Amino acid sequence: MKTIISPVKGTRDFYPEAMALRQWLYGELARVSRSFGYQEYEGPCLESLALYEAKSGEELVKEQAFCFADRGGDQIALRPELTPSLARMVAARQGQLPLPIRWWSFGPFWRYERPQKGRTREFFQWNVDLVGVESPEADAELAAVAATFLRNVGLMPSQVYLQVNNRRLVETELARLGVASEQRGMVFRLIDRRDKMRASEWDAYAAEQGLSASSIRGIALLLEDKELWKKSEELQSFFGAVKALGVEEYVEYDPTIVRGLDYYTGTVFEARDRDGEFRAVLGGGRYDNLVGDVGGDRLPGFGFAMGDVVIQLVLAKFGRLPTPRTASAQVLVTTFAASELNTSLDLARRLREVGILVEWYPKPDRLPKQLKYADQAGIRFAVICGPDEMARSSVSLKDLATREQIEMKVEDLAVEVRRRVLDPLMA
RNA sequence: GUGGCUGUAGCUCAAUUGGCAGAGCACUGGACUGUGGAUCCAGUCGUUGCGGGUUCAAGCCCCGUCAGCCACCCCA
Repeated sequence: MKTIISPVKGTRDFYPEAMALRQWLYGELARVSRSFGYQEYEGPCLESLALYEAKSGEELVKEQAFCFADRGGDQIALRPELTPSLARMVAARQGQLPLPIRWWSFGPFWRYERPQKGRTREFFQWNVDLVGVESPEADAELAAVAATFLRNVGLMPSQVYLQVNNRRLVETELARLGVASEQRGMVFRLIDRRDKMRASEWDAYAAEQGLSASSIRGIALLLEDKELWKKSEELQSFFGAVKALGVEEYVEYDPTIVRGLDYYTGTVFEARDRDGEFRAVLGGGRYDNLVGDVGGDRLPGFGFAMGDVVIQLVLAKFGRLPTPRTASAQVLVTTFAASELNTSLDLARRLREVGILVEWYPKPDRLPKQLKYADQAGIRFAVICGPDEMARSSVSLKDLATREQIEMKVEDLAVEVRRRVLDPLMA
């Protein structure tokens, strides 16, 4: 066996079928984003490593960033997330950009992690951010964008839903339990692990972290209190807005959701499948200070991101992955003889001139083989021009789906094909 | 970074205690010389991921290495 250079670990090849699926996903994201008035933007895939040192967590930069020195010796990173680029772009035009900013994006990101189910080193991510508004209703809009997407792609609330919490609420409750403020980060991580451990293990682990038995008991109670949100005016307003936005069946309070990232300050959410089979489908939250760390004035915002990998796993599980048509063309122009190659090229040109997608069969194989190729390529129509047709200055058009074949003058071909291709019953 | 499982034809997988590397699908050709998805027949396809070791003999056992998958960590 020949040795094929293997692809870079954690990357995926997008063969045409996979590419069609990615394009379908892109179309769905674009549709829902635009319907809420968000504008598409894009940042560079290369950024200086310093940008992430300013904005992102230690772990993300030191452990997960793909970075290298360029020829001039500057430290460059392949972007592991978009938010710092957004912050930079907003800061550079602060004062010029009318607020609020509603921007969305879908592009590639890289993280140097061990690939496994639902996680690759190169992935595509949908980012949606609302900057310059600080209100529970703004938070709810982002939840609605996410939920509407889930609904649009056919995922039911019984299958996938948003879990919501508020960090300010959690902090208040922790303070009431006597947890010191410098322990909060550790406790957030602890909360994050609650459902990954057995209760006894979790208790022991919590004690190891230096929490008192009464604090641990208090935290455990917090995590089971599904009514806790009523203590938060923010969350009360949030859920009211969610209802007005018509997505309440997708959105639930969940006291165990805190999110790992340090910069979240208020409401946070993530979407998961109800069975808990997969990792989070999407996640996001409110940040108080988007651009401060990159040199701008304080600007609050809310953003979430969704990777393309987990959502595809979830869609596949629930039978909601479409099978997009991957036909290379609408018409195949067959080639009868080596001496008639230009006849085929001329027919193909005539069809392209009226907007038909045309593929040309490049050599005079036996006709069955050419028709079989059209079949496999998903091409519905075949144009055939052999000696019989040529003697009459005509061509034959065969519909592979109905097996119907008609002969017509060469001049009439383009119009006839166009009529059939445009016919909705033919689609 | 830590641990587990798996690498055999283009694809999916067989191969008994170590004993001649096989099948289905796909592909190519033919039956059928200008009419496709069916059927039948025939044919091509391998340094068993790579390197070393044990053995008369290794796809199988041992060591290393690479790759893939899964879990931990973290996160989309």
